[in-house]
Amino acid sequence: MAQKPGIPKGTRDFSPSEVAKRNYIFTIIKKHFETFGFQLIETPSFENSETLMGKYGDEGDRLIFKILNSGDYISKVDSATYESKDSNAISSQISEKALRYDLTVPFARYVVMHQNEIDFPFKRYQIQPVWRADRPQKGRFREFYQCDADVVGADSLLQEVEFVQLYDAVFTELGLKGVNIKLNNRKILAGIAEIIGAKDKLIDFTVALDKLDKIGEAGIKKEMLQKGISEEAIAKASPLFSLSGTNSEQLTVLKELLATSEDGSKGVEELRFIVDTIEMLGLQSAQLSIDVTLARGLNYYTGAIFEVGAPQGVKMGSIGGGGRYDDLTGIFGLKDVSGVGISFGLDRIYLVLEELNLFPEAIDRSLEVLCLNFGDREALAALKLVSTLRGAGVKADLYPSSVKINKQFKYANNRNVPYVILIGEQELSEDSFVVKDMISGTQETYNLKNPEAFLKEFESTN
RNA sequence: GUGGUUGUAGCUCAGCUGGUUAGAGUGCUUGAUUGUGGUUCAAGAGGUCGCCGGUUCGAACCCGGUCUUCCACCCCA
Repeated sequence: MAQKPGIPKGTRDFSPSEVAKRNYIFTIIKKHFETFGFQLIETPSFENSETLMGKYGDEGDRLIFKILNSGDYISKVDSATYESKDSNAISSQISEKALRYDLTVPFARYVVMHQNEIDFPFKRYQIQPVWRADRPQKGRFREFYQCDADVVGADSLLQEVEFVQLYDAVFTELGLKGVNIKLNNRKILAGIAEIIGAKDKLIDFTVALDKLDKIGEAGIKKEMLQKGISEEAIAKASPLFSLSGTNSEQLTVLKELLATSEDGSKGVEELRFIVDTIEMLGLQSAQLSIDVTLARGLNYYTGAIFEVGAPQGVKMGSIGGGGRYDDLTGIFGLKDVSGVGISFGLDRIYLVLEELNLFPEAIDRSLEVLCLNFGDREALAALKLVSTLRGAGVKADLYPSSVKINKQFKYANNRNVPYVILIGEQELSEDSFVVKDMISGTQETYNLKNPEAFLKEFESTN
């Protein structure tokens, strides 16, 4: 019995035109990564569980795909654990490998393992799929690609500045105007928590604060109260809830608010440096804005936090994110190596470009010239011409069988082929070929002995 | 992981309160056109109504389960 074909939830097949569009994005990202001096590495699709577990918080652990051990794994579980029906306890005994959840933690592991062969500062980029056992939604998959660029071994804030420029360069070339690069600093969040006397509630406080634009001021106050943050503390923090104005104005307010916090003041200084430097250098199409409610990746970011939002009017979560993590390699035993990096969410960028119709028209032009097949003798001459065209780098093909011309034309039309070449009995006897421009509908005759004439014409219009 | 939502022709979707033979547009095939596509006209093919079970004389429609889609949480690219 034939089984019904299907693919797992949250995964996708990519057909030719989708792959072409995805490659278009990859190529642009890659190009800019390389012009910024990043080197490509790859890491395994799965890691030892202990490398991944505990690095993304409890929530993250839940979303890690675990790989079952080989062999008769269940017999090796001790009876007490087996009887306990405790999923976590059992899974640690029947699974010791897991699919990669992001590219940053494997990179940290890589740096520690290869520390003796790396020249620091090390700028690497990596474009590979990652897996999350999440419940899918629009722009949210269980298998998706991340495009990461990170620098390790450089404390300078100039790195942060560079990453803002990198975001700007990529999105500008993609034609995605007006992306908003949001910038925050973990030290500012820590400083605020310190000032309001809720240092121990930093995570709860920032997670709530992060939802400001979603549930509003009243909503986050309520959530903070529920998490055990005092009303007094919330009142102290309230200037943040309505923080507005230019980056510079916001920094002035923050500086005052955080004057008595060493951490907080440092964060303000760092932000000011980045903002001022970018101001002097200028951006092509993106805008950089401070957003104190930004609180992503708190489990490891220690300094700058980046997030890129889709342009206004596009309903999509963030299309990129990143930040500085001073001690990520620390957990693998390498102290005092600072890292900072950003990530592009390829799959989401794809959806945004698609929605805004920003892919170049000719992107899925997989064939530029199609020779029609009029029969054995004609096809032979056509194949000779096709070889010449291919030699000149033209994507050319000969229709494989001499079916009705009508059908062959229809095929060319569906494949979006801009030029169709006809070599029939008459052309063959005259040693010529006819080129039909499928867009204008006009036809022109060339000599078979001089295909360069057509090539010249072709080059000039493409 | 929690709550909801969706699934009917290759694709986009109609389908009344449960009632005979499940429709449209588009695409496909054939012909008008045996050497000219994208427009037009005519004819034709194409369906386990997601899957499994239940209720009923009778189920695309009601009920349960399951898978899938999308949405809100959680979290995140």
